[in-house]
Amino acid sequence: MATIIDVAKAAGVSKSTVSRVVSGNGYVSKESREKVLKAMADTGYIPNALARHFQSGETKTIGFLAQGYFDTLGVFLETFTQIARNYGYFIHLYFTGGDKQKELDALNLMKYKQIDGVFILTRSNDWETIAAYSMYGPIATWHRIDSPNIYSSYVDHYDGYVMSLNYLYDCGYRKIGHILGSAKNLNTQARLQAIDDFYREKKLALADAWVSTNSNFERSGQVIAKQWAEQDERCDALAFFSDDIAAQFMSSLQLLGYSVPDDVAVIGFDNSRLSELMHLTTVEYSLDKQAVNSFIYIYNALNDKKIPEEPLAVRLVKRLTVQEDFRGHA
Amino acid sequence: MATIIDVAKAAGVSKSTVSRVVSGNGYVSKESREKVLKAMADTGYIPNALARHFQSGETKTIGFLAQGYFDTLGVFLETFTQIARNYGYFIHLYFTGGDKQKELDALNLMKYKQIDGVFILTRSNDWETIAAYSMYGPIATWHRIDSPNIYSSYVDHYDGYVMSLNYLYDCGYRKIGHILGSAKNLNTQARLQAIDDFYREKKLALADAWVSTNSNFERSGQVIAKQWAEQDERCDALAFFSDDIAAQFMSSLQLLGYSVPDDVAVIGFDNSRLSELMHLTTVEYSLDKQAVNSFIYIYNALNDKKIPEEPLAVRLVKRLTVQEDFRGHA
DNA sequence: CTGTTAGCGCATTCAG
DNA sequence: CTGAATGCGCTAACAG
Repeated sequence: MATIIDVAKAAGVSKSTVSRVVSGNGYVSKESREKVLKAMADTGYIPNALARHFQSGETKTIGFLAQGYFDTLGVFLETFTQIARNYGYFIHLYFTGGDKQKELDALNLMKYKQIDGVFILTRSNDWETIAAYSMYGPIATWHRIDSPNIYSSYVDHYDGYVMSLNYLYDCGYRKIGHILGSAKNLNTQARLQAIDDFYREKKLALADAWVSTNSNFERSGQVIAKQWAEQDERCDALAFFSDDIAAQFMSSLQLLGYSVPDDVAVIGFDNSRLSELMHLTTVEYSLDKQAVNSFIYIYNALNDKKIPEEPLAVRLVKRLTVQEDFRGHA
Repeated sequence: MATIIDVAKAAGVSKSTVSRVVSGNGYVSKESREKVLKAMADTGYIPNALARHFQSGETKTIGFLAQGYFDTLGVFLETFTQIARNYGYFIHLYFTGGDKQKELDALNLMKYKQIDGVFILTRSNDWETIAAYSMYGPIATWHRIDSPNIYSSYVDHYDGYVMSLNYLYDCGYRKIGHILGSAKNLNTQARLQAIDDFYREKKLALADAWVSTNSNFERSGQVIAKQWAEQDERCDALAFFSDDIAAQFMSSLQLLGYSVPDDVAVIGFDNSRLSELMHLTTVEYSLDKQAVNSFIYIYNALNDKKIPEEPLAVRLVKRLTVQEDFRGHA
């Protein structure tokens, strides 16, 4: 394996000069540059990335942290990896499986100089605990949180949810059920607010509404299907905080002998690939741009740059799980 | 940031001794070890991974290469990442987007000492082209290929496919359509052989069978749905080489106004999460173990070990897209 | 514009 | 058992 010294000898210059042409830093005369270039080709020289990293103290690598695989992870991972490569960064992947210690281990890698920064897709520890690690490198997430030390490329779910509800209302639905995620989640709180405002504006009785929070566990779709089927007065429509859970719900409902949208309308959230396959009406909120913005934040922090972020937008994706001319069940 | 020298000073020993206790190589007296351990704790010493990598010439990182995201990737990635961590390796992720050059760039990282080995989930270049890079480090894939330089943790799809076909036959289906992947793929060839043997054994007229190869493009599920609907004499059942395409097919069929399994039975292959959600009868063939075996191969090659691989198995997963008592369409 | 020099932090000789 | 010395490959400061 040829090193910088071999090239220097072959070109008849010093290794500093070779280093200069390789890295592009500093002035090099045309003749020297050409001699070096030729010597590099002759010797088949390849800069040793390990040595460069060691020298610079940077790994040009960003950790991507998640508990485990789920549908949305794919989109995110793909976009994030893409943009990172464009800026010369690599992605190191970690699945914690929900293990707090493993998550901390991953965060610790910033201390150990194995990664330069971290993006968190799904976490296990408290945000406070995580935030403490920001002293070792930038941390970003797409979750909506409020911390001075963790960047959040969130989208306010309030607007998207109001959009969903108005759409259901305009289609004729009045008995709407709301399936929400973790009660502590800021987006859940935004949804709660949206529900409040919506019922007030439409002068509907909020007390009658079925609102289910913390439906973000493994099999919650199944559970909700069962609950819905056992209701005395069933909802006409269900608005979900996630396509994934909505898909589980529809899947389970089918087994119970009901069908969507004939027996109940369903609207999801995410516009995941799953939703496309299952014809699920949903809300798209530029996941990809959230990934981009998170990366840009990390990149800016690491390189002292100020690349601007991308604007985010919310959009309703109409498919087949909501009837546009619903006039009430017989 | 404390270095090995700081620890040495604090402990009153040389840095060699510190190195010895940290790495565990060589003899160190009990007293020295304790002094060092205390000094490490006092100074908050953390070995610099960059320096160690530089020193050893290893990155303890394996590249995971794919064109882009798809359902099965999730399972694979999760298992692969898991086992890698257990053996002290990290996963570097690359999406090529089908770009041949980007794939080569990723392979080149082995030369550049940025990764120690590579696992390929979906490729863009010819296997021959890829095999040339095995001189820089071990390469493994789950694809069924025959190359002395690339390890393959494949499962012979022959058995699984015969299992599918026999199941359909036993349920009463006679007009079976076969949707296969790339004609060059060895598994496709195994399926073709399975079809041949099956029709011969059951004394069915092979000439009548609908066999569609190269159905592995972006929207092939939609195309097949259309073709099926336009057939003069429609198949009773369709056997797919992949859950993903089968799911697309069912999804499209629904839009065309047909239903599964009433109008046509469908059997997939992979037992992906998607198949579970869509109640798709399918074949499971221990994807996770393929991931494990691929990693083990890479690990063994890198560390000159001989850890044994895991045995693979094939299993039919009965769900709702095949009627068990099918007696022919009216 | 270019060569010389001095480390980056660690593991590994080699003596003792 | 331990310390001193050496070098991995590269970059950056400095002096020309």
